[in-house]
Amino acid sequence: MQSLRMGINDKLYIKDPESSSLGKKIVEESILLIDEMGFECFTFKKLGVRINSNESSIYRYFENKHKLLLYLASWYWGWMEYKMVFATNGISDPIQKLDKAIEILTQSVEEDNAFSHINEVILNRIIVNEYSKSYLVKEVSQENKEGYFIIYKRLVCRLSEMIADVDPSYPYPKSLASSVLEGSLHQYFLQEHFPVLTNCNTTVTPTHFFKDLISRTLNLDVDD
Amino acid sequence: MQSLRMGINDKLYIKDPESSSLGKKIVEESILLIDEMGFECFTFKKLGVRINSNESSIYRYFENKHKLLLYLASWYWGWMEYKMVFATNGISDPIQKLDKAIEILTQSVEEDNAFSHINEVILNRIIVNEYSKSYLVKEVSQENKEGYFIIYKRLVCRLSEMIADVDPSYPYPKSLASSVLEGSLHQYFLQEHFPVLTNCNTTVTPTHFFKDLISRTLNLDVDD
DNA sequence: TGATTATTGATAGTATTACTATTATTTTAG
DNA sequence: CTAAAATAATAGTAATACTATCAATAATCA
Repeated sequence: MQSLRMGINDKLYIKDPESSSLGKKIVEESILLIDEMGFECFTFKKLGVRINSNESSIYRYFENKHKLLLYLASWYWGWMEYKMVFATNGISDPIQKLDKAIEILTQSVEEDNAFSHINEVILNRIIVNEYSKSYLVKEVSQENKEGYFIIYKRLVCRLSEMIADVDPSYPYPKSLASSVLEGSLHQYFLQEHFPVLTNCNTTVTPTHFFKDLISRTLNLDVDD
Repeated sequence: MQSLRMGINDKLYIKDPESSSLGKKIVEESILLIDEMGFECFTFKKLGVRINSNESSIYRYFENKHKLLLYLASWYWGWMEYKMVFATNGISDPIQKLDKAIEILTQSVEEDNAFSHINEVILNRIIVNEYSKSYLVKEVSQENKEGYFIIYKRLVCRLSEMIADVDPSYPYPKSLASSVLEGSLHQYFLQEHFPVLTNCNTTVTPTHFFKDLISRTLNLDVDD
């Protein structure tokens, strides 16, 4: 259940970071360092100092920090997809299935001990704060063609299908699905930095908001 | 109806760009150049070459390109706020008022000849592609305290109030308002770069999606 | 074990970025 | 017409984002 199982595009790295302990350390500590200083300030040189390794060694794993971010994002969304598929697998009722999917995708992240070198809680924070930067670039269409975003796209499409299964007549399943995923990150960001722009807080979570939104939008009368 | 009327925070610039022709040129051409090369590649040096002026002269107007982006964003949201307030001013029915507001805020942007040196269509593209980068930074809380985001926050709050006016019992007016504004930018982005993740296209617009979403969420039975 | 190969580290170097400082020149306003 | 303000030109610095080369280790397998 490593990068291959996740299906991370192998053009995102030069040498698979899962293939060595240095590689894993790069991934592990880059997550901490990006979280600490923000993606703009983060450099391979600083990461090298942090892990007592050399800048040039890190460049042998990743072309640049942008590719590293894409790699981390793919890992994150692959992990989310896995969790969602796992949790919804046995559910036959489309409404309950969708409800569970929304829950998994919007709830706050807890640590998963299956991946020792990746701190999922901190990685989630990075995704909230930095994910948009991975696609809001001039080269996005080319990078999309290269397949750098397949995992995320597949996840949105899965959610979109679940929405369509609940209400085949609803005309915007894809837009609703992409809004939930993107909007969930945004609500967490607002909760942290612009509390005046959200109703979410420690008791009312983004999950409540989005479950309610889906329920109203698809005219379900399920209370959670 | 210039920067002062917009209420752009004067800490965003060193010298008001509206106060001179060089300043206006900086704003005018920075919009074009950021659109052409993306915010990452954009530099004051390149802008200087473009406008046949000097890098150091540009630094006398803006501390750095981040502040310039915040300035452009404030201008944009101030302009949107003005359009929204103007368009909804005479409407007494809360449902129609909200409907009109959503329309203004989510529809595709057309040129406004009132501001000769600002191309609103291109500025809108910049907002779609770059706005997130203005707040997804480590310093966001400090910058928020400095008031760099007031215009945007005021706009979200206005929308939130309109939502609450329509349905005072709806528990998430702020989250819904912020979702519409942020989500609208996102849907336009997807339409352009990830069409598989949205139902929006040239005939079905984000406005349709969001009007429908609001209508379902607040249980209105108004057809547009 | 010892030799080969792969990996990592150390050092150096380049072009660009993101500025700051200084001085010269031009424009504008009184 | 002069003084002051604005702009331009030039230079310089530290950091970034790399690339290249070579030395030192570590892993491997004959």
